[in-house]
Amino acid sequence: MSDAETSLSPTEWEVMKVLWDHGPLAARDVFAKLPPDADGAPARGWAYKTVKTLLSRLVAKGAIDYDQIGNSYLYRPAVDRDAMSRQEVGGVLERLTGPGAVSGGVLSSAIAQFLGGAELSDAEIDKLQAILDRKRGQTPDKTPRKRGRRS
Amino acid sequence: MSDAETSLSPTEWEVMKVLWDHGPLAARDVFAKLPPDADGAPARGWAYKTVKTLLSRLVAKGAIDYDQIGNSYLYRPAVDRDAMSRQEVGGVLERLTGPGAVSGGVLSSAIAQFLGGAELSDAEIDKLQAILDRKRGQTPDKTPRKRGRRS
DNA sequence: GACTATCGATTACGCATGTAGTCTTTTGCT
DNA sequence: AGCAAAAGACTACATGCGTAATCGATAGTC
Repeated sequence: MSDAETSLSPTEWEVMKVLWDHGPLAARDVFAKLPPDADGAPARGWAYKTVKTLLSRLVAKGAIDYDQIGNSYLYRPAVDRDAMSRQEVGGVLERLTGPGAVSGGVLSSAIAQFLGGAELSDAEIDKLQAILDRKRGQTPDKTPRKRGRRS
Repeated sequence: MSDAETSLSPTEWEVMKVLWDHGPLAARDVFAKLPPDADGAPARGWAYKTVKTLLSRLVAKGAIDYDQIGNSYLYRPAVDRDAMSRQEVGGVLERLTGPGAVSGGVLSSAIAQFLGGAELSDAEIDKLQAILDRKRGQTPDKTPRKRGRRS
């Protein structure tokens, strides 16, 4: 179980974030909680109907679920946010490199960009550095190119 | 110049990678260099025509350029791979968090996944750790949530 | 009890994408 | 010179996505 197949579009992510952040909500409230867009328009600038459509599609693809309350629905996430994030990130990884994890150079500059744009607490930084430490030394030797530094 | 607007679809990335990796190529050769897909089918399982279409679309969106050699074209990348990667990564970042770089927890677990899947040289690791070090201490206090660990 | 504000369901529609096929021209071979 | 092979151009078509509007049922209001 657990559709490993679900994938979210950018707009769908927007809706999911609202549901993940603020528990179960009715369509109205999802709409209300949507952040303003760049131009300051509320609800990302979408019409209420648009949100309804997105909610329906999310139900259809199994990303959210609902309980009927009276005549309306109370929507709640049906997929794990972390799992979705991992999948998303994994997807980019694959697009950028290839089916088998490739070239550091290309990747690390992307990751650097990633890190630069992120707001991280010291604790998070610790965690990430620990991961990096663990990777250190496992240098892939498959690219005997311009080594120079080492040991 | 330099369309900051170009964005590549997954299949388009596949073609771009071939062009970035092996210099200018004719359609035939791009086709030939495409990696086999999961099922072992060559050229990612695409028909040659499909590759032609992708090349045309890439030319149309300015991602590649070509020189005419006799009756055929020699295609070459017209956009920077790193820039594309950064854009791609930036996009995920935004989808996962929000327009303004948000919550560490969600983000860092995604980044962790990113790092876990990457093959990095020690030099790259150094670079990334340096970036992290620089971020350390600039802890955003906006999330006075469940702190608990630390000094 | 009648009318209106909502709700969810269904339909719409243009653009992007994945995946090709057909058409026309060019060119290389014989 | 003639013809088949190959190249690029144009066309095709289903699906997904962004962005809604319309439609029929319901429920709350006066």
